[in-house]
Amino acid sequence: MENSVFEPYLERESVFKKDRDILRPSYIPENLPHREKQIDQIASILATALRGERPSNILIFGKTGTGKTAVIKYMGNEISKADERERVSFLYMNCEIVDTPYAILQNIGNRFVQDFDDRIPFTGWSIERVYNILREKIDEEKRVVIVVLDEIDKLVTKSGDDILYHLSKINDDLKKTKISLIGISNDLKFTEFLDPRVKSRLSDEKLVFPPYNANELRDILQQRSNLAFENGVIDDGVISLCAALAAQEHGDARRALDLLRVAAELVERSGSDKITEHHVRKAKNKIELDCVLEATRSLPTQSKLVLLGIILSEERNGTRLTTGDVFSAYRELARKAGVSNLTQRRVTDLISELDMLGLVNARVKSFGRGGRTKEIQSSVPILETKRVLEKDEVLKGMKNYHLKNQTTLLGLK
DNA sequence: TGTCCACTGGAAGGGAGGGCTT
DNA sequence: AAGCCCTCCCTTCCAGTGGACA
Repeated sequence: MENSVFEPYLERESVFKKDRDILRPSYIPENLPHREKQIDQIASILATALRGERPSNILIFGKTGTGKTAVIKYMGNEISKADERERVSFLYMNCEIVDTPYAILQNIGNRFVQDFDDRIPFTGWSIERVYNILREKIDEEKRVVIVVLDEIDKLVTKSGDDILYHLSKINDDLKKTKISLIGISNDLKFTEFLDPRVKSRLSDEKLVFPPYNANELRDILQQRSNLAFENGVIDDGVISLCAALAAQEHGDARRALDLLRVAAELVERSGSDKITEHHVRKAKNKIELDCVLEATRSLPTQSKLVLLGIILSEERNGTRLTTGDVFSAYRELARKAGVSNLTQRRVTDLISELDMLGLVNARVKSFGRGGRTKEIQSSVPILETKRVLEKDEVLKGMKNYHLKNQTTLLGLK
């Protein structure tokens, strides 16, 4: 073992005290600074559950990294601590992962199935059947069930509000048990897309989590870094810098913690023992690049072809592309790759998806007689993105490929 | 003022693929 | 095996449109 390749890394003293997970967004600390008010408010609503009554439904709004999920999970822990008679069930679900009506009902239902053989299969049944089993199982004992639907807006855009309609109405069908819903959303306007009945039932209580300011972020980082690091590992100013950078990004505490964690990991890898502002700046670049490249890597093949089409057209024509330009570039690439090519309608949707992921910018613009179309621009680092795209099995042959010549509407201007 | 371009983006529906039930 | 379910990805069809130009 003495010559193990891991040795220098194992022996090296870590800047982390024990657990680097403390700096991960999923870690729930014992207290959440600057969210006392929200916690108190939610506690006052949910206390009803401990008395065996149904609490009001709650809708929680706030941008990413404002502590919504952390607060709710914290409340879940607190409830199970206080719930001596075990009458309250707390279910947390992220609708980005559990993203279909079927999956949600199946998930809730299986929580109340004792026997493994009775479990609801992850597919195959009709929704109605899943709903009936769920209703039956959940009503076997008297209890209060709190169902948290995180990123509930994702659910509505994907599958509509039918499922929310049924869930919010389920109490009418229950005799012993009471269910209350907590919805968490990034998007303040998402209730506009809801059926008015669902909307009013869902939002008995509304809470908004404001973004953290730089001072608040500093407190959060200070608390976590005391837990995570040995004394004296952090240079003065590191925490303030992380806080300031994250405050610029609409007060995203997740971002602040990521900065600190990645900076620490960089330090650890380089073998030095002090985190400086320099490392934070390096961490910022690393995070941004990693984010983009990871999003690119995990794209389906057809989307990768569209993205590559955009990049290659830009190299040829400059940066102002229309849907038509992108589509013809895409078609050329798809043919070259030997992949079936999609219709323009579908490619439009893929472009919009790339726009939502932030990999490209697409704005609808009218060019008068030139027609009305999207103006598309990539917003990824060209070299690195190409390298990632070329790793895809199907896009392998696209290395150093240039599109055939072609004049375009905007390319001429 | 009206025309007309190059799309946009909604709606509906097909069909493949996961699976369960009988 | 046949018949059903749900979900995902995609096609087809099409009414609607912002604004430069005649």
